Amino acid sequence: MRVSRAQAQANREMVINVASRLFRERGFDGIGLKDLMKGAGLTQGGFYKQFESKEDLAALASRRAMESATRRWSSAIASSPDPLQEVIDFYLSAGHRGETGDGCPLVALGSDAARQSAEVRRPFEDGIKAHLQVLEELMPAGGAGDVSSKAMAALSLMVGAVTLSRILVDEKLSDRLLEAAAAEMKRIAASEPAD
Amino acid sequence: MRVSRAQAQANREMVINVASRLFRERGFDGIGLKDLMKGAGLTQGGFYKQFESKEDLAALASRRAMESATRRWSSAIASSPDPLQEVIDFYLSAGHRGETGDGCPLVALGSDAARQSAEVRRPFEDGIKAHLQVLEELMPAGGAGDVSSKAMAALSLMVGAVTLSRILVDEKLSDRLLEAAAAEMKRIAASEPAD
DNA sequence: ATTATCTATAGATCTATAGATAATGC
DNA sequence: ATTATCTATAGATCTATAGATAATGC
Repeated sequence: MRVSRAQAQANREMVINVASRLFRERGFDGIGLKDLMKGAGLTQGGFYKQFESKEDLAALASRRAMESATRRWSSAIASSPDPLQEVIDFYLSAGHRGETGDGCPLVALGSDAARQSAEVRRPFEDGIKAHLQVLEELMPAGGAGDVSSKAMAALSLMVGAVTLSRILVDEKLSDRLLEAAAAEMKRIAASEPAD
Repeated sequence: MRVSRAQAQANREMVINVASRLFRERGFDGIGLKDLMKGAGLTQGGFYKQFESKEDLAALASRRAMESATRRWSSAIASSPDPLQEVIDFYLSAGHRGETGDGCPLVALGSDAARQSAEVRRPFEDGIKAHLQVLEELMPAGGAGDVSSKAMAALSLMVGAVTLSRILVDEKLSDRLLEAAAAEMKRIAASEPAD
């Protein structure tokens, strides 16, 4: 029954990874410890030897999800000649809209996160700050408004757009909303009216 | 024990109103039927004579919450010489950020709603469409982009901004984010860079 | 000997149903 | 007689804990 320390550590990491996906898919209250542990091939009883509480896991899984999302942004930017367009293309896409378990945690858990304790909200906050830093680098200095404000507006726009696009049953409207947000993103970055 | 038909109808409405608040405060999975009924001064047992299921109540309460939010927008607009500013002032405010139970359902339940069945998502969709119509009237025709796209971007921006502002533990950053979104709203409406 | 994970369980809560109660409405 | 609401309960699930088991690590 007992496994090596290395395996135990790997199991712990596995549980956090599984949780970061399942919490995004079903919400913090939508999945129980039994299913979270089962997702990692373990049973419920071992949970409290690895984690203090479900809330503790929620905080760890949220941090991991946000860090993964930030890495995704960074790598999208590093690999493209038009970094802003790259971010817009993957974030405001039908693919991301459908990808609830692996997509942006701010979209998958935004309203859930707002109801959590500071312990769980902090990882989201750190992730938001990291996202804003990435966005600031994509915003041209000078022009209208400071880059910090532009980044905050841009992140709000993108998170809001994908959230709304996931709620909509009307797929055409959902598509149009993502397109409208993409167009607006370019306007924010360009600091001038489109067309 | 039995009450008049009029009273029974009033009780039903009361449960829906209570639910529209409590779901927003705690999420669909964060409150049980017992507490929902208790909030209306009733007991759990009567629930299924009034509603088909918890999901049925979720749909009804979501519709009521969205309709109430739409009315709030309409009345803010009707009563002001600068309607857009009025919407920005109440929506992107610290007051609205703190008002989870009575504030915008798209913010309070956005990520929860995205995980619900079409039955529950539809009321949100109808509310989104109503909000977009109101916003379209506030967007000047001509200029950059069509009013429909501008309204979609504006709603996404506002919903995203208040959602993020509620997650943030850092209140100063939360305030600045709301301000940045307000500034961006004016740019969208004006169709030209600020400053 | 230590300990990672297991089975088992406590005690609370969840949605939903059954049947009793008592007031309405015919 | 009908019916809105009540108490009570079924059966499932939730978080958390207790103690057994068996493999690791000294």
